[in-house]
Amino acid sequence: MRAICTRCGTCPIRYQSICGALTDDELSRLSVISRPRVVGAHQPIFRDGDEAEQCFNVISGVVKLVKTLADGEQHIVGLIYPPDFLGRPLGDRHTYTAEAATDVEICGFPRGAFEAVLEAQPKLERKILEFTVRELDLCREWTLLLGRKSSYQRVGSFLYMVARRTARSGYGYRHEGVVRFRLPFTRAEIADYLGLTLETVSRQFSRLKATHIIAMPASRDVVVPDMALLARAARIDAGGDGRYGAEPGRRPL
Amino acid sequence: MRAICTRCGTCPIRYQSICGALTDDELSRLSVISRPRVVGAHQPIFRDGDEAEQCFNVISGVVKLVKTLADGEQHIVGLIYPPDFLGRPLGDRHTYTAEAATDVEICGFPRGAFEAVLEAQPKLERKILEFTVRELDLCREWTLLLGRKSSYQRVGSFLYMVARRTARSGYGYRHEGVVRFRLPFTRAEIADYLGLTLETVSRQFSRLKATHIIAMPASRDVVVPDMALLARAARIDAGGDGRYGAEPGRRPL
DNA sequence: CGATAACTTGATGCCCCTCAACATCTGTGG
DNA sequence: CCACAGATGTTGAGGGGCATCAAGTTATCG
Repeated sequence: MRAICTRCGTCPIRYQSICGALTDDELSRLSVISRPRVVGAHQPIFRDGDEAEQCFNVISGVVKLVKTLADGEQHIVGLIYPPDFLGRPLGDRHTYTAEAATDVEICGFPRGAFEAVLEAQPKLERKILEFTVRELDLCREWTLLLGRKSSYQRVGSFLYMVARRTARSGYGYRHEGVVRFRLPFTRAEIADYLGLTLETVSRQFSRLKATHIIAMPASRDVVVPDMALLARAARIDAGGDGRYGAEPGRRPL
Repeated sequence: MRAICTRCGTCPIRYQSICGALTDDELSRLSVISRPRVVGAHQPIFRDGDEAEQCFNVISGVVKLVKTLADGEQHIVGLIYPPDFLGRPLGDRHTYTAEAATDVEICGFPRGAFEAVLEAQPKLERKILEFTVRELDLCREWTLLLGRKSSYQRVGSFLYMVARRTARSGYGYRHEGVVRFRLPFTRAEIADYLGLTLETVSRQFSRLKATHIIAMPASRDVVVPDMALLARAARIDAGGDGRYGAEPGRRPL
């Protein structure tokens, strides 16, 4: 099984993902059951209500977590960037649909075999707990955004978040403080994530451009000359990772 | 250390909490380090940014998780009912303030000792992961509410959620299908949880009373004659635990 | 029983949704 | 290369839901 070991050896998220908890030897047990795969943009990875047969490491690209209401309305409840973990580590059924927002490389682990490895490797389970706790933190931050921010601040916060996560996962560019990245989302998708309509999202993009907080050479290309300015517009405390501060007032327009 | 064993032996959440993963013998190791304590209503349990010195089982009462913005505005990012787990199981600092909404019985575990027990008892860590995953599910459901529901549906969903969680934790009354419980929150707190103002919350209570979906003998006492009706008003699918369905249209008023 | 907090209800204004028209981008086939 | 169609994005006009401001009522507690 030489090829398999090599596979993990060249994995770009070898040390950042949950696999970072394992030594090379320990990892080989996981690599035996892993199923790397490429999923094309807009293809589903699993669906809400499906049996949770696999869980995944996201190696590259972006995955959106979607809940669909009966009337067809969609809401995006989360975004997964590398090197994050995707799916239900334990148990039963998925509670949302996971869909590739871009072309995505994922590494799948069949449930039964994965749980067996977990049993034998408490360090791995610990890592999954860490990732889940962080995900929960992000989700709670997001409820704050949805509960308390204006549309302008929401779009600003969104761009700030995407900029940071894009950079951390190795894409996008940073040149003398200027951050540049490509949005892998339509206006409608952004709206579904922010609890707004696509028209409102578009208008707030225009406002951010008008105030020179961002520039957009093309409708999906974003340039942020000063991240701190963007953070201020979005009412994000520059210090933390989405902690709030400064800027009093609810709807500063 | 007979007294300590007895203490856990009479614990009302012995089998529902994370401790349910352990045999009596295994539990004794935890009981040695546990610090049961009563916290009065409106008292903080820990604060945003504090070092996470302890985590807790919530034995009775309700705990609210609060983030405070710089301008003093508050947002409630979660509610913890028995037999849930409270605090950061791993690592560093709290990311929100935990405050007793009612008088609360909690069982504290000092971090260092707790992690040692975790190390020795993978089953316990597994249980914590389960609880965290469930918490994450609830949080994602909540983002859907904040992103997509009208004020009327939000208040309805809130009452539905409180009714169920109150019942499950052993309080409240259920008599021939009629559910009855006491709200441990002010209108302002409910507003902070739902991303609304207290006036709007009050108005939606009035509307729910006017349509006879609920009755309120006193401003904190709620009677729900038919939970299914409430669920429909709140646009909650009766089948699941907060899954959505039926009722098309975004703002049915 | 007086003081304060909690709650209710009304009037007004604004943010964002809705509906609509138009512009721009993308890809396909003649 | 251009024509064309469909998807995506932008901008405007109008209306409604919720915030804001304000006043009055009820509950809570020393």
